[in-house]
Amino acid sequence: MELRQLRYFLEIADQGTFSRAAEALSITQPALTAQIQKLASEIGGQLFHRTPRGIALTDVGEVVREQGRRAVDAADATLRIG
Amino acid sequence: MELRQLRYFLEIADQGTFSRAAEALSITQPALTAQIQKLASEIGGQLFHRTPRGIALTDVGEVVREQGRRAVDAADATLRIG
DNA sequence: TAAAAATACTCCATAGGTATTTTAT
DNA sequence: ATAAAATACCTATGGAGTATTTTTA
Repeated sequence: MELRQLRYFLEIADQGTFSRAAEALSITQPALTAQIQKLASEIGGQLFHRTPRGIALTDVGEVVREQGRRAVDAADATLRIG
Repeated sequence: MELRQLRYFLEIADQGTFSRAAEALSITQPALTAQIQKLASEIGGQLFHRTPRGIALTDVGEVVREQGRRAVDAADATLRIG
């Protein structure tokens, strides 16, 4: 697992669609899909389920959102040390 | 900044030398040096200084060790959700 | 049925390896 | 003097792009 994947995941959770998150992150939707598939595979559970107008978080996804936010915040705090 | 770099940094801090950390991480010493140089560059300060038998943490390095540990622990907790 | 995600590739940036030089006491 | 880190260069893995197909209510 890498911070990039957690940052991407959190953006999708915020935006509600992969397409909008990809735009906000300045990457393409397939590149974003690939990273999230790796993340879901490492965690060992689906993070989203598809809806006709985007995605919704699974129960696992909701917990990953909370805990992943802690990891990203701690990393950002580390960056601010220097 | 990526978790890989924080994990590498923490291993060096534990082992006391790049060489031993590289062995523990199953990568080469130059590959490890390269990642730590990127991390130090992003944080904007030196993390170690050289000694005749390895390295020692700078003051910045000590703080990065504490805060970086929090980020890695939070990431590991995220992995355990699934 | 239409907007959004998933696939199937291709490319290139960068993580990692090998060989060697430099450093610090 | 010597063990360990830094540098220089090369290789290869995987992150990201383009084009297209599939999915879901």
